[in-house]
Amino acid sequence: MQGITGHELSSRKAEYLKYIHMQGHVVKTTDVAAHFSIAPSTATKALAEIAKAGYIEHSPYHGVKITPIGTDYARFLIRRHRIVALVLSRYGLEPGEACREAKKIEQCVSKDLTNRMCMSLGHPMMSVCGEIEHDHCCCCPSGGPER
Amino acid sequence: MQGITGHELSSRKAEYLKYIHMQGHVVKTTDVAAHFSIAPSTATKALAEIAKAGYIEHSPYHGVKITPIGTDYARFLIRRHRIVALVLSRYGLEPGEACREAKKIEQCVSKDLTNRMCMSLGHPMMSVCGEIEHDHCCCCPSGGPER
DNA sequence: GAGTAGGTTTAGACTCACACCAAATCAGGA
DNA sequence: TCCTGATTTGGTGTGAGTCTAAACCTACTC
Repeated sequence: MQGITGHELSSRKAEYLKYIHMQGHVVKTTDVAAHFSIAPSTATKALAEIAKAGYIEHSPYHGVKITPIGTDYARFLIRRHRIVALVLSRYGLEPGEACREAKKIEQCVSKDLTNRMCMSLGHPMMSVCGEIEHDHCCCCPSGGPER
Repeated sequence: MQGITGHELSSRKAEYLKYIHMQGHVVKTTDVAAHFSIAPSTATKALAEIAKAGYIEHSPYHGVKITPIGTDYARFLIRRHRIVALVLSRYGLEPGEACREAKKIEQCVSKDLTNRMCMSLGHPMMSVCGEIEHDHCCCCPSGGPER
């Protein structure tokens, strides 16, 4: 997780990885295709590329499983999303809006900036769309918010 | 300016338009090419597309001139940049950093979100990288901050 | 155990944005 | 008028994402 910049995967692939992570089990090509309304062949290709990057393991015809590295990355993606959403909510956006707008912006936010905002916010535990986990947060190497 | 969403031009073309606006006079293809370190032919093509969208007027072999619509749009782009930078500066980023990070993020920020942040910040007159103009700000239809 | 239905992958192609090079074209000064 | 340098045109390439059609595999049924 130390090496993450936040730009390893394109925003689209990051979405796919987040989805796989959140399923918590082996995910089929069809699941991804259905969830994102894309053709199965498109999903296959994207999954192959994410696998090549090491974030998932792909057993042809049987689905994909997230790797430890993929899990770390997905957790970062989710943490980034929630921090960005939290920031937006401080500018008058309702939780739903903040979450939606965060989806559009987060892909441009580096890990470094995420950590800066996180720190400035005092390592909040809660965002507008879920909990924020800090256990693998590089700004809190000891396994939790510094505080 | 009412119709602006903030996504009319790709981020690259928006940069070109901003540059043209800031020059304040007729700009040559070569100027754009040199400033952005691209081939003149690339600049010609981009300029032709921006012209087709109505933001500049292109006199072949003589350069481009920004239109009133282009001016409105460029002013919005600059205002958006400065508001995003100002927001970032509130999370511990130095002016220079805030400005650099804003460059990466601003393209994903809609006009609507820009206005929300602007309003929430109390229509600030100053950002970390220049003044913020509100005279054509749609949240201040009367020609200036409501206040 | 063979056949088959349906999920999955492969192969080829398209679009869009951006970029380049080479060749053709134009404008303005000598 | 001619020529040089700026500009445009035309053709290509890359990368990301998408699709269709065809090939392929798995697992279930009989």
